[in-house]
Formats: sequence, C-alpha cells, structure tokens
Amino acid sequence: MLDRKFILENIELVKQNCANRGVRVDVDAFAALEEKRKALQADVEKLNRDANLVSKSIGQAKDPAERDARKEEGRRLRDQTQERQNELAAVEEESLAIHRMIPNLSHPDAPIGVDDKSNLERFRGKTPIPHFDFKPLDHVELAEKLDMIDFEAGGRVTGHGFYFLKNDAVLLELALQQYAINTLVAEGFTPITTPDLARNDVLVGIGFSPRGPETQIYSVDGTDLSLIATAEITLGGMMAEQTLESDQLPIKYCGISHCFRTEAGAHGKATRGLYRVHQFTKIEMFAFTTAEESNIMLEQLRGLECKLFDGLGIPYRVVDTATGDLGGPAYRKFDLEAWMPGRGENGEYGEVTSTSNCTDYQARRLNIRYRVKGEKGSRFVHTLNGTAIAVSRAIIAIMENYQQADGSIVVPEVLRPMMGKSVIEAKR
RNA sequence: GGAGAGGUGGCUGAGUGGUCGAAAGCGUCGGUUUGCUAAACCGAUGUACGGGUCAAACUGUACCGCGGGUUCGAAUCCCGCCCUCUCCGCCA
Repeated sequence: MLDRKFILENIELVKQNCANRGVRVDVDAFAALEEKRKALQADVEKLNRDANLVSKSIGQAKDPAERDARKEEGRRLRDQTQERQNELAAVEEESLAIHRMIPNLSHPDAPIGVDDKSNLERFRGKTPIPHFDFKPLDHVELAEKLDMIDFEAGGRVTGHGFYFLKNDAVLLELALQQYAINTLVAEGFTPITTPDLARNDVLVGIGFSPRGPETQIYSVDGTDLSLIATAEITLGGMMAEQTLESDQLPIKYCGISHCFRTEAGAHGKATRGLYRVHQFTKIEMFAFTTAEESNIMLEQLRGLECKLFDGLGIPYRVVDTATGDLGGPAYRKFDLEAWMPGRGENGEYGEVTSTSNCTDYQARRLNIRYRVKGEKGSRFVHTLNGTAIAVSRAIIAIMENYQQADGSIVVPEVLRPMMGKSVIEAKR
C-alpha cells in the first residue's frame, strides 16, 4: 500500500501512475473518503476524551446520586461514540478497499506502457543462442526419449498441470537447488526452507488474493491457510510485525519451497509440458533493506540471476518490465527470459526469473519497520524478491539448449559435480 | 488429539475493576565524580495515528498476544482464536 498521506498530497501523480499501469482506481473517491474518515476519527477521539473524563470523575465522586448522574452521562457519551465508531468503520472499509487497489509508484526508468509489449530489453547473457544442425526437440519430446518426466501419471494422480520428475530430471532438480543455494550462500544469503502453506493474511500482505474467481491461490478448505505461490510469501511474512534496527539491514534470505498456482484463466495459452504447471520447486531470493538501499539491491539481485544463468550456460535476455505489467506491489521489475529452442516455431524466449523492488509497499501491509539510531520513530523497510531458480523452467532451458543430435543432453558444467555425470542419455 | 500452566515495555518481572502507559530491577542514553577504566550518584528513556510547530515544546486518542463482550470505567471479569511451555497419546 502507499502511504495515505502521500496519496492525498500527490493526487495527480498517483492518478498518472495508475494510468501508466493500466489500473482503474477512483483516487478522487479515495481522497473524499479520507477527508470523511479523518473528521469522524476526530469526533470519536473527542467523544472518547469526554467519556474518559467522566469515567475518571466517577471514581472520585462520593455522593451516590452524583455518581449515578455521571454514570448516565458516561453511558450517553459511550453510546454516541459507538455510533460514530460504526460510521467510521464503514468509511474506513470503503476507503481501504480503494486504497488496496492503488498500485505502488513506478521507477522513473521503468518503461511506460499498459502491457508486456512495452517491456524493454536491457541486457543479454554471455551465452550465445545455439545453432543446431538438426531439428531441435522440445523438452517434452526429449523427456519422453530420456524417461525424465511422466505427465500422464501426473494427470492421473493429481490432474492436468501436474507431473512426476523421474531419473535424471530428479538429479537435475536437486543439482539446481544445490547450485543456486551454494552460489547465494557465498553471496551472504541465509538459506531457508520455508513452509509451503501460509496464513491468508500473510498472502494478502505480500499482495496475493487467496479468494475470488481470479485467484492464483489454492486454499485449504476449513482453514485460513493457502498453498504458497512462491516463497516470497513466507520469506516476507517471516518479518511481519517486526521492527528491525537499521544496522541489521540488509537481510538477505534464499528460500526453497514448492510453489502452487491454479493458473486460473491461463488455459489456451502455451501450456505444453513443464512451462506452466500447478506445482514446482523454486529457490527464491528475498531482501529487506533500508529505503536508501533498495535500488542498489535490485541491481544486485538482477546481477545474481544473470550470474546463475551465465553459470549454467543458458542464453537469455533481461527485460525491464513495463509499468502496466508490474503488478500491484512492484516499483520496478526485471524479468530474465531464457532462450528455449523448442518453444514456438524456431525457439522463443520464455520467462525464467523475475526480480522486483517493492519498496515499502509490502512492508506497510505487513508492518515491517526499522529504526535508525538517533532518529525518532521508525520507517518501513523496503522489500525485494527475485527468483534464483524456478526448477521447472530451468529444466526446460537446460534440456532444450544442451540437447544433442542423438537426443542426449549434455549436463551444464557447474551441475556435473552434483549430478555425478556429464551427459544424460537414454538407457540402452 | 487430550490435560494443565502461561503470554505485561529492549529484557526480567509486579500488578485481579477506577488517578495504570503501567511498580521495581536490568539495559540504553545524557550528566556529575574520576588521570583512564570500573564503581557510585543524578536525570532521561515505549509505539502508532491525529492536532500543533519552520522544527520543537506541547497536546488528543489508541495500544498490556489477537478479536469480540460485560461495565460509566478492563492489563485486571467473560467468550472465541493464535502462540509458548509441561505431561499424556500418536507419529516421520
């Protein structure tokens, strides 16, 4: 959420930002409701004050008749307070509903545009796009030949969008996790394995909606829990309601979790194979920083994503996400799109990671603050997240880029120690 | 899952209906003393939101795990939930 006061003092800016992001919100209505809310708040406080004074005087009054009279007065004031409070609650709810819809501000350098067509390519990876002297297969065909993924059984056991990894795909998943974690620990990240479920209010704080027809989230019946869509939820939630010291920051976590997504409304799009699935394993980076440090941290996270994929020898490009494609919480976002030779007609880029600076937008909802020595009060931390490795999509990129004419797959050098082999080939 | 105990400020810990935003101690910060250190002594020391101010001072409301309820008045009484600890059961 944005700061209420900030919105009121910068209405035009906020409106323009909503327009840039393709978000339709009635900011004026919000401002009007806020005026009303403030007035009611002042009324309630005034009534409370009077009622408190009356209550205190009762304890001191000795004459029983006098006490009864004041009790009556107190009752009257409390009734009035209650009435105003109800009004206030109603206005607050209305105001909050709009407030929640207002997206974060956007970085001045983020390309302006209402959808991903305006995304701007910023970098390319070190690895050139491979040229095959044969018709490259896609990962589904390769997996079939090498007995690595069982989609059929996934459908039978759980449903469409689920799969079993088998044989070398399992080794690959484990190796990728190890590779990512090793790399990040060396960079000062604290490794974490997180719960795969979280309370709904944590999901909401991070910016997900557990309910509703559009939801990406599986919720567990009869509880207030949902399966997480990303470890961003649990890692961010770890610090909810905490006040940190500025010298503890930045805090850098890398979390391993499973991610669950309903992908509601995604039917009809390219859903073949592992690309869009309901469950996958992901190593996620998450950082809490001071307000001053978050832009630099975003660069660091982006740099680490590049390092990881350069290390894997996967060709990619980095895209600066357009305002309309940022989602609610992000101030700026970079997507890393890996080259996938089996995608589309002659290969296409497909998103494999994404890193965002959410500034204080999530922290305000989750109430994560920090104190600066010598400063009164506290500020909201800035939160950032970034994918290190989303295993399912990384597997696609590896299988398709490293495939050989004979249908085998060369193992990226950095994974060989963990895989214990340098080639994945069909069993004789 | 069952039984019991408990959740109070940065920490320890008092407080069972009124002047309690909350004793005391510790810690922290400032000062006095001191050649330095230590000790002693004096003083200050919660947060959020609002009013006020150039900024302060000052001031209002709320906050004793969370949410409701009773009452003129709740840290204190009642209900629900969450969490922690102990014991039992179950289990990887």
